[in-house]
Amino acid sequence: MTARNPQQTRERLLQTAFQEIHAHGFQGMRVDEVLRRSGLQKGAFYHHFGSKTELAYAVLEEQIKPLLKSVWIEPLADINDPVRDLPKMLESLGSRIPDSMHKHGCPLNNLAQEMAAQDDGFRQRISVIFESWINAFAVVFEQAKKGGYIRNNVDSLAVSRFLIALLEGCIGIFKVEQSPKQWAACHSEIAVYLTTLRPVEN
Amino acid sequence: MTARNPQQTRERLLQTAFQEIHAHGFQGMRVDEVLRRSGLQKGAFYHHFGSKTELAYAVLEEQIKPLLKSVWIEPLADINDPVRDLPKMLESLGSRIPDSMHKHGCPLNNLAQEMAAQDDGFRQRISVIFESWINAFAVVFEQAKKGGYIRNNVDSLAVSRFLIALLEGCIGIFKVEQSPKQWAACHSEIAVYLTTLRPVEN
DNA sequence: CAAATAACAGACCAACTGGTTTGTTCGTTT
DNA sequence: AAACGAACAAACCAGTTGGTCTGTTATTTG
Repeated sequence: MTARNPQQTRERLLQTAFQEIHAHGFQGMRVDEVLRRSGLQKGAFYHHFGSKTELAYAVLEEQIKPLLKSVWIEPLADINDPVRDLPKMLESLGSRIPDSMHKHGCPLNNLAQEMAAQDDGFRQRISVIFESWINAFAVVFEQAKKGGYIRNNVDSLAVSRFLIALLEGCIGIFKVEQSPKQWAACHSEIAVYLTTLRPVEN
Repeated sequence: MTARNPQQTRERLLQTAFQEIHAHGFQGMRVDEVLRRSGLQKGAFYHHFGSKTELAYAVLEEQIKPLLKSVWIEPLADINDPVRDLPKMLESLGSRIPDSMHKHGCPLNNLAQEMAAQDDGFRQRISVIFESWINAFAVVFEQAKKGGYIRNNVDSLAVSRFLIALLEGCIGIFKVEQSPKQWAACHSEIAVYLTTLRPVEN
């Protein structure tokens, strides 16, 4: 343990903090517990981060943001016809979600609901991340318009925002009902909603 | 202040605690702050409630549950054709929602997201309340089937659960974006979704 | 290679927090 | 009217928590 590796130490703190925040919320997360699990001391923590709050900001930027990107945004690149492909993506996504997500829900939305009204630093950072998510969806719908898969008068941004609200809402309910099988019922309703985007037949 | 009124004292504690929990979450709510705002002392608090947690349980049962009933469940009684009337109800609801709700979101869902995974006492109580909400919606849809307003093969419970998830999801996003005008865009998408319940034309 | 600095370890602390204890007063019962 | 329990007031407490301070060691720089 005598060998130093500041990048690894920092990353270790971030990862552990991410798990603790996900499990207990920001207010419920304890710095001492992160330290205990990381096998580090206060000195290491406050060398790398100015405060508990700044650690959480870093978790948001360096853990949650990249996770969202790899899990939700990058898979969108494969989608041509969202009405057909989005439900498929949701299904394959649901099958390989780790237990911690089923139990504690979406790390981003958890933090959003807990801290948005408490601390504007959280709110702004979270808002930006949500915006990028919404935009990623909107791009898919704009492409789908060109492909003739959906109506040209669809408000891509509004539909994207609505879809994300809907996803977060479903994930939130699961946390209370604790039955992961509900996911199937939920994304089949999402599929139904998506069909309303189709061009009118003639 | 010499006149005693235990019922009023208890109610006072409950109301203040409700506001504080709504504003800061359960973990962020401070017993001392509730006492300060209530103009009461520790003795009064721990005479009426066994612990901070039991106070929150009481808030759930005696404040949040009745509020949900009057705001969301009772208005459902006036609905015959949900595809037409639910969006109207949402609109009129949106216009008379107090600022605290716009800022802090749904008290029930906040508590659900924060505490469901932390404390099974919370989770169970919240689950029961959600169930009653879902059932109230389902009754509306079952009635609508008889009236021929929606398809007979609609899964009332699944649609109800989905609708509530969707509402909570929308409210959650507002908290981050802090623009109450988004509500209009949101419930117009809800209206769109509801049209999929209509019987097929022939 | 020496000096400066980054990267920690670990003891320490003040403020806070939920909860307890003791005592007092009001209201009701007998 | 005496007794008794409910309804508080208020001081007190022990454990927790985020954060600081001092010291030590590894690493880089001149």
